[in-house]
Amino acid sequence: MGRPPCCDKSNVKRGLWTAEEDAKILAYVSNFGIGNWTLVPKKAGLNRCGKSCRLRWTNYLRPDLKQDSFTPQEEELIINLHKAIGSRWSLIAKQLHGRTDNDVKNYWNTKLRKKLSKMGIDPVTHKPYSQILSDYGNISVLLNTGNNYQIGSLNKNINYTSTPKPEPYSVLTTSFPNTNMINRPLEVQGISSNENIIPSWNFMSHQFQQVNINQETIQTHFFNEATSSCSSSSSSNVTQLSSPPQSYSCQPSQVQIAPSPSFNWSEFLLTEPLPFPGFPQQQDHHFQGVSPSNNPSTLAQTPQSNFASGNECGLNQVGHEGGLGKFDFGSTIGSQTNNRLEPSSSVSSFVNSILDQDSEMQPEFPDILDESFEY
DNA sequence: AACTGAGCCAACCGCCGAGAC
DNA sequence: AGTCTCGGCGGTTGGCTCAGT
Repeated sequence: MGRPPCCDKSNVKRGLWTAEEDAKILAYVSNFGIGNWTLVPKKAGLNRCGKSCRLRWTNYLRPDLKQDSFTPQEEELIINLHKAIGSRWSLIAKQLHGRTDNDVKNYWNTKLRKKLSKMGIDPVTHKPYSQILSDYGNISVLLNTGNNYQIGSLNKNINYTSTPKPEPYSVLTTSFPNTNMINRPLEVQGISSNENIIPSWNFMSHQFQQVNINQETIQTHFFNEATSSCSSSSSSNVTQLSSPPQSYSCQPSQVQIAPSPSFNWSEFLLTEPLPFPGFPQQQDHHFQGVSPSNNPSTLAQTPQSNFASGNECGLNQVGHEGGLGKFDFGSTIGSQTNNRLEPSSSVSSFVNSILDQDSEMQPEFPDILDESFEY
């Protein structure tokens, strides 16, 4: 049985809201608060669908909404979060005080996606196009030669014993503060290459361990995220994250991971510092769940602090200041004073490093990199 | 001035999970 | 267990604005 419509659409007004209608919603909410939205049209004297009233309130009339344009810091946060969790706009929006999921989604679709594309970054995978091309070449090599091969000329010291895993590594790989790290031997990165796993996977394992997040849980859900995002970007992904199946198998020969049944992205994002170098420590009420005092720093002598020291791309993680997840954009973005930051250069510098890498790759893949691509 | 296309964003659509019954 | 209602979510669309011709 299909779900009946929430209202008689033929008899309700649609389209843009008038100031008068807005006033009615505001008056209703101020008198009765937020409750059963299906009753709102009737009680407020509106000829609108209750769902439409709710959307109007949440996306436009809510008093805590920001009306000004997105800041560079918000941009960077959106990019990082999209990199990590994909198009979970509501979760991303929860990290941006005063922004709605609709705001974030629109901003991504109209600005950030194009911006990344122009910078040579695939907005879906967050990989440089050149890396996608090289990965594509590597996959072709794999298909032709079987397992245990070497990745072209860029990853000469990395042996792969399984087929490349999909998305989370691209997602997580982009968390490297410097794309050069991706292509360096694991030993150089301070990570043992004895483990036969994808380097970035290995790297993220270290990261998550260091930030006291249940590693198994995170890996599972990143992995789950990846498998779902590879096939579809449907909204059911959230469900999968919240209620994962009992086991996974990326490839028939690969390890199965038993997921934690209680993982919740929202809780994770709201209560744990994000494992991104450069993730900002909000200075107001956004990150009340992340308290420097209740999270003794475990970052000071960690691989990622090594990354921070060698960071050239601007996604620095610095300024631990005794607190877990205490990141400071100010040192990389510019002069941060109080809550207001100077315009960011970190994204562009990150991209610049990628473009530099492309230049280095140019002699190796002249035919490929000279081509332009449309996505 | 008129037309066109791109950019933008508010609003809608349809699906889903949770919870009440 | 099945049905229904509600709110939440991500994807998509309609229409407005504006720059270019």
